Amino acid sequence: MKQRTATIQDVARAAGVSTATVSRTLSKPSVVARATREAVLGAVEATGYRLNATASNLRRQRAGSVIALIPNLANPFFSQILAGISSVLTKAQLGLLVADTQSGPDPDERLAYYLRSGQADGLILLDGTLNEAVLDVAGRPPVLMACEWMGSDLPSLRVDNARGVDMAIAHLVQMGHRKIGHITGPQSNVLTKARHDGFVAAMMARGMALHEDWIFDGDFSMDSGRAAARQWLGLDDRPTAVFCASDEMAVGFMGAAQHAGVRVPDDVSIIGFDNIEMVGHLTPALTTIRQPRTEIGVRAAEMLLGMIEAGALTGPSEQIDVEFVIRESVARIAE
Amino acid sequence: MKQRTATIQDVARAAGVSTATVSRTLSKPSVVARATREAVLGAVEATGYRLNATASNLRRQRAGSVIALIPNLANPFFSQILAGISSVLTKAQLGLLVADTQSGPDPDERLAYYLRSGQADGLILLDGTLNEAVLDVAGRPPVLMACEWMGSDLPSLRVDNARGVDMAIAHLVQMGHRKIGHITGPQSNVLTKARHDGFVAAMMARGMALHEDWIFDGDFSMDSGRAAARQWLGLDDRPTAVFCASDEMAVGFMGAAQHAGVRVPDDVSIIGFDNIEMVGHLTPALTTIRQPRTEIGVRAAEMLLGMIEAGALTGPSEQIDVEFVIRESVARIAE
DNA sequence: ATGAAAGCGCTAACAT
DNA sequence: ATGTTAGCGCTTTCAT
Repeated sequence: MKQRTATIQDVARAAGVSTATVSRTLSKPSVVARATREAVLGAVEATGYRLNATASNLRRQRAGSVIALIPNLANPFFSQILAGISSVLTKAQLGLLVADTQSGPDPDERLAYYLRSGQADGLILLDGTLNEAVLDVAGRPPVLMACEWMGSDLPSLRVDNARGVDMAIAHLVQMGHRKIGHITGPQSNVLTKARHDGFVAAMMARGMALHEDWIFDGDFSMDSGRAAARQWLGLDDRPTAVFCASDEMAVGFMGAAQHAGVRVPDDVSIIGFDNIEMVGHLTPALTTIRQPRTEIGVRAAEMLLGMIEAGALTGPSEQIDVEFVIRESVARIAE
Repeated sequence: MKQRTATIQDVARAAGVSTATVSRTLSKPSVVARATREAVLGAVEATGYRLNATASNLRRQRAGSVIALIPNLANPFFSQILAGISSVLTKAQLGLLVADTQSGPDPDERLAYYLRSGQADGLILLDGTLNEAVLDVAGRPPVLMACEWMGSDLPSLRVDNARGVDMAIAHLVQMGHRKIGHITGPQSNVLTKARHDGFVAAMMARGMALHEDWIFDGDFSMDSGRAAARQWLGLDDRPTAVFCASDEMAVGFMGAAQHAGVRVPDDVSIIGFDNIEMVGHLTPALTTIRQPRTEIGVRAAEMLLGMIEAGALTGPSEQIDVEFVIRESVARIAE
């Protein structure tokens, strides 16, 4: 029984008013007379009318949705951020489109496509590896960076990475560690740079030695943490503590170390970054730097919404604070 | 420099043809003369024209996107499925809208809304708690269930839960376990029922006792696994093995047990369900039942696409096989 | 092979 | 307070 869905015309006819009145009743109820309003609402009910979003969007010259560009959808780190974004957009009657930048051949190309496609009223960029030059598109919608980004002055929401790293190193030093290693993120990533720079700065500030052998190349994944552990195991002079640029790498490192019979934290202390949910359930529970992911999503969406409503391509930037969560993966070292 | 983006009219003018020809050139290039086609393509290039998806969709009476309804976006379990869905939809030129069913007040209401909204050409349901009656909507788009669902004959993609559970119990029995407990998912969930029923059937089939005390109520979360562990610790007669309806609960259970000084698997064996990435990095690595998540997403999207293209509300159902992954969290018990 | 023209369903001036 | 009307940008008959 395929019955064509009712249009605004059907409602207007049923209520004995014009389509304009129906439209008004639905968008600005206060401007129509009470009796009319009730008639229209009754007709809406009777006909089962639903606004056709496509037509409405076309007429209003908007897309009705926001796109979140995520480096890798399969990475659970982003799911909570998405949830935060979603909650804000839903209230604002905007859809949330998600797209994976790294899944196709050319990530920059994906971004360029979405900027021109008119499919979105705004973009939230969660991928710090994209090329900034791509943003130079005439008539593009507002874009909010919800990640570190090469010295750009685009509106952005950043996390205070340097401070997070500094707290971690300070804690390790206070616990007596002098030999501290670092597992980095992937090369091209801005987060990698921010955390690595923070690491170097924090170490220098405390007059600590930086060993090249103690910097392990990772890519944020558990597997790369595991690989780093193997490297660490092969070292003659091992750092007594390792600061990982992501919790996932910390999990991989810890698992591999434990499987090799190394005790954590007795034989090696570990600190992660992110505070993904599971690390509190590990044995030992991981000491890490917490990023408030839901809040990041919420603020990012709110900031973008502000730009959309203002019709502006620029807007303020913000920084979100991190929190140092001390659990059980760092041991005190005898001085 | 805000320059209005070019419309099909601009292209037509620049190429000296009608808008119809431009439209044809772009959608069915084979029906226009070669010379015309080249002129049009040149004009597209020159004007920087991009198809306005909203207008196109309105005219073609479609939405241009698919909605994935997810119980909880913050749950990383779904991110990989989304990635699979996204990869298929992108190729088909369809957007992926995601919505959280459990975030609002009334999940069924959300579903009902999307069914009527016309915002999507199809829906993929990943939430097994929704009320089937809600689907009875005239003129709704095709829906694919990518989860267990009350005895419905809607097109669906299911995972062979019963078989997965049976393999798990068979393994435990073979390893000498006779006292086996189970941590369930949330009450209303169909997955919970499927796995619990599978558990009961597998136990009965092997003539094993079912203790009420050994069934722990969970909700798939790590915290509920932790709570189950505390309950387990308080038991006089403890099961020697616990089958968890989700990996997350297994993680929570294992962490809490270990923190209480219980050795895994020596003192208690644990099996999970899902094979989320991290469980291979735990100590001990978790034995579990693998669900191919990316593949689930891919197949679900492909099946839905089939229905959309056929303009059908019904279609075939499929079952995806699971795989039993033996790692280190089950010990052999002396008979 | 191409063009003319009629809308898809809606909203927002503008007029009353 | 309400109605009239003119499109938003596109696709698709139906002619030619």
